[in-house]
Amino acid sequence: MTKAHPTIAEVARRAGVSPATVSRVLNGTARVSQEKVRAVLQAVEELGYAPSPLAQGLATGRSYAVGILLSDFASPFFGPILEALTLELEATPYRPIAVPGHWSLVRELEALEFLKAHRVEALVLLGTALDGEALGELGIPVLAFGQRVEGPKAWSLCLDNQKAAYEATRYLMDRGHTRIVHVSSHRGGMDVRERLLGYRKAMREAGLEARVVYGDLEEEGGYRAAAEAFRRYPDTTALFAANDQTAFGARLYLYEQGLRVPEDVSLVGFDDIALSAYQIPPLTTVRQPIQEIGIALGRALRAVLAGEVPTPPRLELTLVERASVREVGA
Amino acid sequence: MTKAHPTIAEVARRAGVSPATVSRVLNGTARVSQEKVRAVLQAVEELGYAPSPLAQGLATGRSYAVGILLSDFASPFFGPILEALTLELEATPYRPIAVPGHWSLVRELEALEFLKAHRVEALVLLGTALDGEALGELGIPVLAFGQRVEGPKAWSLCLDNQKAAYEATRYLMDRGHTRIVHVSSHRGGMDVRERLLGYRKAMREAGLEARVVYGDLEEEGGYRAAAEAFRRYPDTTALFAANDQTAFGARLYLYEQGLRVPEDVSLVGFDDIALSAYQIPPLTTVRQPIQEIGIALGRALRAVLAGEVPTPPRLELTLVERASVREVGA
DNA sequence: ACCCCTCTTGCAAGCGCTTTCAACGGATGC
DNA sequence: GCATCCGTTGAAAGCGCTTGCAAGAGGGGT
Repeated sequence: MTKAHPTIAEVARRAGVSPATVSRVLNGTARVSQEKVRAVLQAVEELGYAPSPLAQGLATGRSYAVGILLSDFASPFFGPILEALTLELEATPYRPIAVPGHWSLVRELEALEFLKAHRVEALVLLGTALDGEALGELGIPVLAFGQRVEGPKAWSLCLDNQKAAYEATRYLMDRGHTRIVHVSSHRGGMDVRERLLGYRKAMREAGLEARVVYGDLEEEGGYRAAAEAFRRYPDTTALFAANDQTAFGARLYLYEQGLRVPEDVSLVGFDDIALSAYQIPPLTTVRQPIQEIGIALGRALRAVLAGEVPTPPRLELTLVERASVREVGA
Repeated sequence: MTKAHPTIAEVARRAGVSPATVSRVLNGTARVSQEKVRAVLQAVEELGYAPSPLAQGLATGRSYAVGILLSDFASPFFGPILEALTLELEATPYRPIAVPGHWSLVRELEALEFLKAHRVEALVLLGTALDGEALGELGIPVLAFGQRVEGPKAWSLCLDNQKAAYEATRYLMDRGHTRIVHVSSHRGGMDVRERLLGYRKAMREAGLEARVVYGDLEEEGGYRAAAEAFRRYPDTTALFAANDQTAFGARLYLYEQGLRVPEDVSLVGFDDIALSAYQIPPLTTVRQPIQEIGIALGRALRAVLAGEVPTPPRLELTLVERASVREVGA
């Protein structure tokens, strides 16, 4: 029965050396004779010793922790990004500590305090509502996706949502659709607003009426928004949703109304979350390269922590054509 | 411009008291005169002081951290459980520190080491492959969902998967189905195996042939498993999937084969993840009360940490009837 | 035989906090 | 007026670790 948490002193005693030597062996911070190295390693092994990150952090002033603040663990979009990001961090000495803001600004601020207290060395923001205000005096690098952050140590991974939304709208128009509703949301960050802008631009250029309804970026809101869309614009032939979850909700509404997709109504989403390819019919949507985003964030994090300036990855939003859009009678 | 991280000593100096007094004020561990309290509070405010959890942890020997080991941040099943769990912990002094095992045993063991090193005061296992072996000497309470853990400080939240699977199978049989395939998986824990058992039992009792194929608990595997199912058993009229993601994958296969759900093939899932209600047709599935599970785990955690024995919550697996099953010709 | 270097090692301070213990001041009781 | 007691407070030790510094041990050169 080994003791729960042996200390460096016990290891030292057992190996017949000083704690300093143990530390040096474990961290490789100085030359130590062969025999002592062996003795220390053996003692470590026998005792099942693991240094306390708390004590190490205190002594070195470094935490090797990076904070990841995200909206919600349950999100099918941010969840996978987080997964890819943590995987990417695996091979580094840095450990992610992920905290959800639960879609609430005060919670996000609390979470921020928490991370600050834990002396994270960098911060990653995934779709939070935090802005420069709260982040100003942080003094650590801040990376963000899906929102813009500013400051000397800030770096945002921004894809061109407006362009992608513009193209998605054009895609529908090119297939003969003119009565296109966009399901946007007041929730969410800049990216959602940019999608709305892209949609508006495409409609304006084509001389078409912009028809916008609002959901909450989740299925339920998509359902309600679709209902509203058809109440206000009964002749609608296509729905362009600000994200896939919204599209799923809308899809259900259409199903319940006996409207077929794509025969009666075409549907385009945004994000291409894992399940979109498995919808019936498979959802045509703007693909955000989720895994690549996570990886890019991980790489950027490493670069930033190494004092470098991350090179912006070349990531594109691309429309993936599946089966939820049809050409309307010419 | 405030300093990044003022220490208790600076607060003390500014307030004209000793560090000990600051500590006492902040923790309420002893009586302190009104005026000093005020002075301390003001200094704290002005400096933006926040105690370092590292130092506190070192000094008190407590971390107030609980480890949550889960398979995957991207999981639409465990993600929401984690979300509910962290939300439930919000009001407590305890902070969750969630680490993914990425479906790999070695990673899970690494993650376990990490949590151990961080001196978590309790551990929650969400669908990991860890067993008593690795957990034996931990010395802290271990809670689990979806797997059984043993030991004096262990507590598992287990729902009766076998019974639920039995009933789901019966549900199909009651609607005239006799050629029912179960899509199980070698991946995953005890709960998946119990579902298989429940299915087998129902089939055996009815004198029907057990038809089992295997996926990976994700969509892709469900797709492939469905293909295999129809290759081996072309006359199948119903699919019972070990989880919803598997059902989604199978659903896509059916769609591509021109098999209608539920007209040609009935489909039943397991879990009732958020998106199941939004499938086309809405998926009939065995509901795991995801949110309640998260909450129950949170409560149990609090109980365990308070030295009590958690009362097992009354949680049931219930079949939710939606639209993916039909009655076959009598 | 002596001196100087280099390599290895231990000592001790210090990271930021808590907590025990003792001391202090004033109020009380005689 | 003196002993006593209580409530407040600060000094100091200690949590487990790292690291600058200096000492000791050899080894080689002269």
